[in-house]
Amino acid sequence: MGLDDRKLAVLRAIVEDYVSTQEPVGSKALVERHQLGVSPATVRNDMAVLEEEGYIRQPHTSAGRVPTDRGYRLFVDRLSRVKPLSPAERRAIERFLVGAVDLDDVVHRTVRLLAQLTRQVAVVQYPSLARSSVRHLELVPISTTRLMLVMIADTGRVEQRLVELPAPVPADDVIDLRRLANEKLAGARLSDTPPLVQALVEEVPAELRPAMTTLSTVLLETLVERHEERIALAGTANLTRGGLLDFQGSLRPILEALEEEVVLLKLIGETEPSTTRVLIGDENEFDNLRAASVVSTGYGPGATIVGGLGVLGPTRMDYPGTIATVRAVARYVGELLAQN
Amino acid sequence: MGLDDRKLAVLRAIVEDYVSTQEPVGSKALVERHQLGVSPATVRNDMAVLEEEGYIRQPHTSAGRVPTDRGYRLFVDRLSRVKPLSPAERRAIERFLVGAVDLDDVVHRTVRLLAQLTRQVAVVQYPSLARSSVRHLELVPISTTRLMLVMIADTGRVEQRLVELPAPVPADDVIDLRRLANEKLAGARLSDTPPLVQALVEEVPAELRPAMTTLSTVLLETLVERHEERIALAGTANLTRGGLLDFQGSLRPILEALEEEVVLLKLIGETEPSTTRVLIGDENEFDNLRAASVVSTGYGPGATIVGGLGVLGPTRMDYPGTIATVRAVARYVGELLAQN
DNA sequence: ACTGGCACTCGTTACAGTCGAGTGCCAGGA
DNA sequence: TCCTGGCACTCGACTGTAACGAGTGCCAGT
Repeated sequence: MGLDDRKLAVLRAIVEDYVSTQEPVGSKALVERHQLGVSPATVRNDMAVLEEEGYIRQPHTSAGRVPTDRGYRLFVDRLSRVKPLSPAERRAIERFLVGAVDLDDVVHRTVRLLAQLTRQVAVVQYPSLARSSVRHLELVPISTTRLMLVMIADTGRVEQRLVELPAPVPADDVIDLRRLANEKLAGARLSDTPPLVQALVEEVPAELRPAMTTLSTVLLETLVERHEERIALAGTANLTRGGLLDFQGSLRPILEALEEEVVLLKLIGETEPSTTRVLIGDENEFDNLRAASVVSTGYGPGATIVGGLGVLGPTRMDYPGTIATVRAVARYVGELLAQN
Repeated sequence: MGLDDRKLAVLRAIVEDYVSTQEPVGSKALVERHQLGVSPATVRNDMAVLEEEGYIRQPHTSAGRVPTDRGYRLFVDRLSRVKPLSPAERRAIERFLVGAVDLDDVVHRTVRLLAQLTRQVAVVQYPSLARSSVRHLELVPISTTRLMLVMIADTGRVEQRLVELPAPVPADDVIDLRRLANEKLAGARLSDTPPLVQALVEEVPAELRPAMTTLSTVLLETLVERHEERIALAGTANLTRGGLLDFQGSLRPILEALEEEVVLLKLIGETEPSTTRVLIGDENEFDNLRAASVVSTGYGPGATIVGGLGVLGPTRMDYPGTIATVRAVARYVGELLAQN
């Protein structure tokens, strides 16, 4: 049960070596590459204990040891310090993010940057509507019975939706509708809008009532219930690094999982404020991803969180480096958003 | 040089068998599975000729034959009829596409449908801005020196961009700007706008000149020069079907290519009106995709083409079926767009 | 012009043997 | 008590050999 300092050092050495070489590490190689100050035989005894405790395992007898998910967990929690970023990485981040002209651009640049720096699959959630406020609502007449509803959020997101009106509405009334909607809703958090929208319908003059009812339905549907969340993905080609050793030979389940927005949102979206979350292997709730690890964190202007971002890679991953990069990118993106 | 009917029949049989079994096909198996009315020895002679002409090849001596890219080309051009869709497929298409509420929704549903039906990677280009017309321009004041420019196109696309004004502009002037811009630009094809935008700047009253100049720059940049094209992708997990036999063992180059919008646009965007284009293996201009084939076509409401869609898969692909599906989906999407 | 027959090629599979990295255990020493 | 050197053992990786068989090319015969 008690793991003394040396055993922990052995575990750390195993993780580091395995991550960099991708091959099971044996006792002899270990004492050669690290100054442990003891003989291979001693290390072997320590290894036996570590294995008994479930931190490492042997792929087969007469092979070296490989960390288990539990071993990585211990490593991440207690044996590693977050690596400082290299100046080159800092520069890359800054260079990549200046010159972004709109939210789409910011998100795309971010996700590519993250994929490139970590050499893994990167995922960035667009600022969540639920955590945004309404900046402006616009109603654009398309025909007498059709409106385009455009909502602009303070986070820069713009959502639009076609509205079929139950009856023709004159242009002047559209202007009234817009004014009323903006008066009530501008500045409100999206998550607080449902009651406001309800109230809106009731306060509106009788002749506008039917149109406003339809409008409110669409508003609620689009902004609150429906997909509402968007995700950007990059770096899937990085899954093929490390041959087919990672992910036990088949990318299939991983690729399938990456196509499901719901899955990705669960992975990177449910993050507590300003924590970096690390999910290792089977800690993950999705079977398809039991061979993968996810490092994610929230981002947003200032201290508020408006969305999540992170990377997905093999459990055999450089956790300290990845964590550092994910955090740094999230911080920069937050600053960028704060400027708008 | 001269390939008589039987040699063509042999080629067709080879392609069909190889596509369905994924294994090199020999002369004996061929006469068993198809009514060719001749002996294996005869088939062998025909095969020797086909090989000499470059339509098939042997992976190694004493293996069966496999079609070459050239063989597939001949097959597609002269030996196959487009398969009619099964009723189930028709139903799937209809079911999938009803209920789409906006353009994003249509595109996402389409790309997933296509991936599912063909069991390959599907690519759908959003309606190209260059082929759209301006329906409406909206200017939303964010602050006194910032506007959100929103453009709604007749194809349903909505583009937005933040505009930093050189000097504060009062709200009334914003309304004027909007009116002027809409008067000049509404209804114009996006590709025709540059001269109109130029003219616009010159006609505007002096006090609005600086603001309109900035605005026009952003307009041109956003709508004409910049990325302007969007793409949706689905079904990457299908690349892993057929083990690692397709794509000669590495998905890497394919995944890399799929991350490049430019590449995808070249593949599916440059299609002539109402033609289905088939690119086989090395006919493709990208080295990364020399092991893949692409079937693509244009779509749009009525006879006009506003964008492209298609699928990408191994050269060993069911061309007749895939072509039929791609065409059918494109037609349905066109009808859907025509309704808006 | 087609066919049956035959020798040949060569990848696949199975099996045996060797090699060596790595282990577990134990007895001896600090 | 803890560490170490030594040693026997395991077992996957690799190598070489042999048998197998699918498939071919060619040729002589119809």
